[in-house]
Amino acid sequence: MATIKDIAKKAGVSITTVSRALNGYSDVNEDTRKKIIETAKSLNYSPNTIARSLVMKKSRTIGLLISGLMRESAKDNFMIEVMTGVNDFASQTDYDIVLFNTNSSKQREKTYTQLCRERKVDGVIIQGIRTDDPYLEEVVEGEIPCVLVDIPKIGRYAGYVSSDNAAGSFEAGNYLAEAGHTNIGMINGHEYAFVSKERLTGFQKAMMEKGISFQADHIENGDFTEESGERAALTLLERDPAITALFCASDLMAIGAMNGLRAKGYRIPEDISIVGYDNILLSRYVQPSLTTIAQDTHGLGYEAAKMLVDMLDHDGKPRRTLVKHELIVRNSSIMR
Amino acid sequence: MATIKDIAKKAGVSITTVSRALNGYSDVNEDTRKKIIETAKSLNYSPNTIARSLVMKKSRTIGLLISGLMRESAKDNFMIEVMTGVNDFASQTDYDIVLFNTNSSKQREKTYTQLCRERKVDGVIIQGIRTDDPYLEEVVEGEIPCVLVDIPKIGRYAGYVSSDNAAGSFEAGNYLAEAGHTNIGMINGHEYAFVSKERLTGFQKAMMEKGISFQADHIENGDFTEESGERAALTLLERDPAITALFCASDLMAIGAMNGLRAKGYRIPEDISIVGYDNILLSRYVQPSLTTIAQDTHGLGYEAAKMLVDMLDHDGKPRRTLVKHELIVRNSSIMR
DNA sequence: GAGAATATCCGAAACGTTTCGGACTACGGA
DNA sequence: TCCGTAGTCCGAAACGTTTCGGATATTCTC
Repeated sequence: MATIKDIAKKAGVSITTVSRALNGYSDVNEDTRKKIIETAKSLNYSPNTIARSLVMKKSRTIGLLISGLMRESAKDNFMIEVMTGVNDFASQTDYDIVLFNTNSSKQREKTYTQLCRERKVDGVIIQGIRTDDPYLEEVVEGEIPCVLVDIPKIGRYAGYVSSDNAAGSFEAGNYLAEAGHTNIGMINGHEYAFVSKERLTGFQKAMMEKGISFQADHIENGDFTEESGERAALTLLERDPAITALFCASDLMAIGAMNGLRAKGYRIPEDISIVGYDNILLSRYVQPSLTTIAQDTHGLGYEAAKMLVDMLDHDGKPRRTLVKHELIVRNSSIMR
Repeated sequence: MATIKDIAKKAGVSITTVSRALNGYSDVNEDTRKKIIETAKSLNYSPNTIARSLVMKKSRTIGLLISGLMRESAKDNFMIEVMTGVNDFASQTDYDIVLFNTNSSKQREKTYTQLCRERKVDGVIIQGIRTDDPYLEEVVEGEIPCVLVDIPKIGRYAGYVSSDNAAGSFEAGNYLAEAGHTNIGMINGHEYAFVSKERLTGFQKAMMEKGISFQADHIENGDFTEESGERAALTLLERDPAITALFCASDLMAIGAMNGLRAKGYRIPEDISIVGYDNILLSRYVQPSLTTIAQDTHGLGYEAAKMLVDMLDHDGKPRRTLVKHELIVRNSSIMR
């Protein structure tokens, strides 16, 4: 592997000059620069980024910390789309992305900041972390530039991007109310997700404004999976068989709910209207197709990467970025 | 950031000793080792992998080169599942994964090997590259340990993993023939994918063995997208309206075909049976659910990572690994 | 008690860059 | 003639590790 030294020797100049020539500095004669570039090519030289990182203290990589990037998660396009968003922006820059493995037990000995510092990423994008994660504070308070996806926390070096979950849920609630539903249940995510809280308050607000009674016994928590959605739907309808609509904090749970209810003989949307959240790929293909709140998932990742690079390259301040959301009415919900 | 030097100074030993203590060498007294480890902790030390990589000439990272990891590709779970497979294996090791950005025009100036050498990955997993990619040979012939997904080429440092596409297609053909179909069309992928060739020959073989005539005019090429599947299906049925079954080289094309045909008034499966390939997530949810050849996509990535790490850590030889495949009969196909 | 083996430690080089500070030449102006 | 300046170039240190070869002190063997 040819190094800068080899070039220097072959071209008959010093190491310094080679470095400066290759990096476009002005104090090197154009002729020598030409010669250097040519010999570099002839030696099939490519720079050693590791050596460069060591002295520059910059690795030009950003870490992508996706907790739960596992086999099962392929169903949920959410994190995949976030990832492609990150990748799409990163490919416009010269940052590379390194995937952190966080699921293994081995990693749990190390805090996130340790992970980042060891791998010497310049910054990190974090997605899917739970609010009860012991290391969340550490990374928000820490010194490593970081942007969180769907976790509304801002620190000295930490910004976040999310959609307006409260507003989205508000729209969902509004829509159901205006469709004539007056007895509505909600299947929320677990309490350790920030989005759960926001989606609940947004929905509650809509109910209140529409003068619809909405009590705690009409809320059931799942964990964002299909099965939990099914379970929650059944307990809700057992508790109050007069429910005519269900708002679910994730599409996957909504799909689970649909399956569970249909198995019990309920017709959707005739008996029960279902509204989901996320607009995952499946929601369009499932039967009946799912009414849902779409968020710009790709944008989530894209904006996260953008903010991070801005912090890294232009000394940008960490901030809050919201991506747009939108109610998509399909066939799982109906006027009453 | 505390370095090994700081530890050495504080603990009153040499740099060498600190290094050897931390790395578990035997020629350091247990007491001093304890002291060193303690001071390391007290200084909140974490090793600088970059410096280590520089001297060891190993970065403990593997590159993941997925051409076309973009927004659109989220629909096709294929590469996502491959990726989680890679990630799942990697998380058992201490290798990290770096994602290479290959879609941008900027990158195209650089060959894959240049990319790899610059980023100093120890090895690379390549997926989704086309057979007409000018750099394919370079990487197969090259010196960088590499394993290809779904590209049957072996080199000095290059192995591959795929499923037996010919056998899978053979089964598909066999199944359709035994279901009583005698006039069958095929929608293949574009000619620049290895799998296309294999799937065609496997299917042809089945047709021949069953004594079914299968001519070139019953084959139409798409490019693995939904739209191309739709287009291909329509031309095939225009050309020969007596066709009763379609074998598609990808689920996405199969889904496109179903939509296109249904729009033209064909009933599926009553009028036309459809068989896909890949068993992507959607195939289970689409209506009617899709009969397809499942490959162990997750296994593809998992085995690729396994082979690569074996080559890297245990001097394993590059080889060929096949993952299993399986015919999954659902509701898009029917006995005649 | 001498020599050998063992246990424990350390100095210094090396990995491939970047960059600070200075050095040398040639040339113009006073 | 001398000085200042611009244009080019280079030596050497620095980044944070690992590791080779050796040094010293201690223990063992006969």
